[in-house]
Amino acid sequence: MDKNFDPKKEKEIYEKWLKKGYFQPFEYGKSFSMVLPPPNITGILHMGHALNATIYDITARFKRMQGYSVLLLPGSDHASISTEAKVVEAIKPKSKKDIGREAFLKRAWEWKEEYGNIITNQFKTLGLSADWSRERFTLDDGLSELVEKVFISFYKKGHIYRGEKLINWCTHCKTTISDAEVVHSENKGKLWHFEYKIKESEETIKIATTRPETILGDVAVAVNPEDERYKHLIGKTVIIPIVNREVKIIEDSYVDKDFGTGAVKITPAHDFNDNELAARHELEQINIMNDDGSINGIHPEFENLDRYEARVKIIKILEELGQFVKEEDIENSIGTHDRCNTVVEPLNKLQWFVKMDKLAAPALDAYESKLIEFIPSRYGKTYAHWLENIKDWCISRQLWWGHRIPAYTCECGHISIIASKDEKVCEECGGDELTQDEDVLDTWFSSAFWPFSTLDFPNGRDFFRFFPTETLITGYDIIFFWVVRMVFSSISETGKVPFNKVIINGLIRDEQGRKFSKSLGNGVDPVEVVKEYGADALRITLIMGSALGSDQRFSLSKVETSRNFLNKIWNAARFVKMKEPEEVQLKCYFPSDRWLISKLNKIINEVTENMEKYEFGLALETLYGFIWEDYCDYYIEMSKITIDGTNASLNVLVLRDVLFELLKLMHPFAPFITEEIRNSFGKKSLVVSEFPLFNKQLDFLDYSVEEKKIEIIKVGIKAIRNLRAELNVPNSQKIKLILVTEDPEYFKDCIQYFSLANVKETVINGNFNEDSVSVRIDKAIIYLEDLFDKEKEIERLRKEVENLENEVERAASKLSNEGFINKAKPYLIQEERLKLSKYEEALKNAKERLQLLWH
RNA sequence: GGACGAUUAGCUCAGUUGGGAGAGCGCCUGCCUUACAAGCAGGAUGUCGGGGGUUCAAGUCCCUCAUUGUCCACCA
Repeated sequence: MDKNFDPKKEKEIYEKWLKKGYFQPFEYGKSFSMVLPPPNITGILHMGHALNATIYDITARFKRMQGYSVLLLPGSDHASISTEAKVVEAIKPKSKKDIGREAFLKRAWEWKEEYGNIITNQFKTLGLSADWSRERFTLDDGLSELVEKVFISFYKKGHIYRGEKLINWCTHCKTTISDAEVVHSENKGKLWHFEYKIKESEETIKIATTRPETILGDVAVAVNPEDERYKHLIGKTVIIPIVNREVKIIEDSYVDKDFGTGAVKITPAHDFNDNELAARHELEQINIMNDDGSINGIHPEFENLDRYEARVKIIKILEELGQFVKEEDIENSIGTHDRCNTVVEPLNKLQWFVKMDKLAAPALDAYESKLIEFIPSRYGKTYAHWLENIKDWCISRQLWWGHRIPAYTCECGHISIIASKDEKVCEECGGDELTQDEDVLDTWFSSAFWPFSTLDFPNGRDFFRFFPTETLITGYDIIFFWVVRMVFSSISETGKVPFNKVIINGLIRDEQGRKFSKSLGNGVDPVEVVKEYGADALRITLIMGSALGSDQRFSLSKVETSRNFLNKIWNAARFVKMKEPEEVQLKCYFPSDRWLISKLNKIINEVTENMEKYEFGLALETLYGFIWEDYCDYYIEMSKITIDGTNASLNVLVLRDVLFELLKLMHPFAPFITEEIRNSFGKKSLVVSEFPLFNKQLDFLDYSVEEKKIEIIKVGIKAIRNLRAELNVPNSQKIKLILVTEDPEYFKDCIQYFSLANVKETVINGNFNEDSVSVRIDKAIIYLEDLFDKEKEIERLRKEVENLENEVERAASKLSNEGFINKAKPYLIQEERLKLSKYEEALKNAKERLQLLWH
């Protein structure tokens, strides 16, 4: 074995796994399935993906080793709007319209072939044990067919309708977007106050607005009915400036008296609130805007003028008219498109919608009846809250790349919903002159079926075997986009929830706690990290020391820590390899062996329990401590002593077997290095090995006695080392120990281990010099025969006495507390009593010795 | 405006039913000890954000305040 593990080997190892087909589920057995969130084909791997994939893979490998037939299904998403934007960019200077739909889609597929696999391949470098033979793409024939089927099914069930409503429009992407795609952010804006004239009156009414350009579309002015200032004006007619439209002053409790002037201009075609208010008052709607955000022909002076230029112009005109009052600074929230950051414009459009009320109810029930569990549980509230307030989902997009809506308009005007493979005839008149709807569906519409579309619902074998899936792992930012929609779609179509558990992973931030972002340029490329430190190091970095669902900071120094840990394991293996014995059947252990085996057994239990709860961070921390401190720093060092004895080969067996168990425990976290080590011992792959099992019976044997004993010895070793450092005794100077105890048998077989503290000889209950420095451990006092320093010893004893007195006092007061005696659990009281007597004994001894040394 | 987090060693963070505060990094001291200097040994540092409460017992449960973050929301 080389001195260090070379991460370059990871690729080779991964390919071997693929070749062996290890990532495909077993033919039989209890199944455990998960679908991976399909990344956008436009995406490249970022740390968030890496974290998510790591959690998935740890789960999959763990379950596979437990004997489940594990399916981890990968795939990618066509990412309608993102991909379309890339292709639009690529065909420039030509436009979509220039080349036409067919040619455009051809280009898009070419783009997908060229770039679509980048992210998939990046997932492989992380060691993801996904079944690539089942890889899917949301625009694959089978999946596309299902999208149509579900659309038709939804339509028939009344979940889908077409209607003209105010929707979010992106003037840059020239398409509708859903509420979930609009990000609201606080913004410094202006609030302009204008004066509107009242017809046949000298009076005016002042209104305030952040969007003066929408004056062109005003259809009313609203005031609060309780507002004394305006009560007398209700019902009067005002004249909208510039357009000189005559509209009424109306009352509505929606209006906030204390905001602005207390009077609001109403523009129902360009504002959601105004729209609702207008509906209540049956006001007309006046559209003033083109699809690109410019003003339409509503007023010749503004035609084709951009909305922001129009705003400036209108303010200027009103100033000239003397109807401008003032402008003030204001904090308000504006909505932008999450993909392009363009300010979203509410516009009236004829679109397709998913009606949410009937779909949302069972999805909410599933959560409330605990069919779906969120981990951490607080995210369940986020899910429920969204469902409780959900609005209809606008699913049509004015794009070409995606699933085209299977709606066909006949010459007779009737719209038929027909799957593309079926014969296209109008359901109403039987005519065959049908035109298909130009729009495609929201990407998330097809993603919503991912857990069953990928398993060939409704008749596929995989569907029966692997649906519902077990666990979904995702970031909290995507609960609305994806989790909610998968649940209601799945319940509607399959009658089942798509998964039982939703694990929410946190965000990865930079060293200063900022989000990774392109504009900050603070991103760290996981692929680069993998290249330099290896996938294992990255995986461990992302898992260790972080709690589920909470954000974490990423830094290369953390990766180094992980790499060092892996290196530690590697080198421990090198040591084992060096000592590797002939096969020996007989089992006869030293105390250190029993200690290690007993402790390992407990660790197996602890790790397994935490892994079952998806508490991978805790499981890994347990392993880290056990491997580094117990196995390497103590056991290996102890084995160097025992291996020199007569039963060397027996001892090595434990050394090696425990390593093998540790490799298995570590394999889900660090699959490559563990596999490589195991390989070098000529053993079969860890991927198909069994995860270590907790052995309950060990508890009944005397292993725990040995475990306790070595722990006592460890305390002694540490104390001796400490004293040596304090007294400046160089390592080269070996010392002799006298161990004074009432139970010589107990210590007989383990005094050899004191050589870890550079002790050359230990004698039990021999004569010792009263001036020797001493160390107290459980059941014994150790005198360091060759070290005399009366002053230091007295000083040390004084400290000890002081400490012990405190301990005795603490324990005694606790035990004299009636409440404690009456209410604490019995074993705790027992423990406390034991401690007290131990401390009292030790205190007595220390005092006696102090007395002795004074003379 | 609402909801949900966070506040623990200099830094990054663990801490799973309440029962004597932990790790990694950094820092100081001494070691090239034949698996590992990506290492070994030793050491220092905490009013667990403030205040109140429940309890025999609170980092852990409840209330409140402060600072901070995220998400949701129709204030023009």
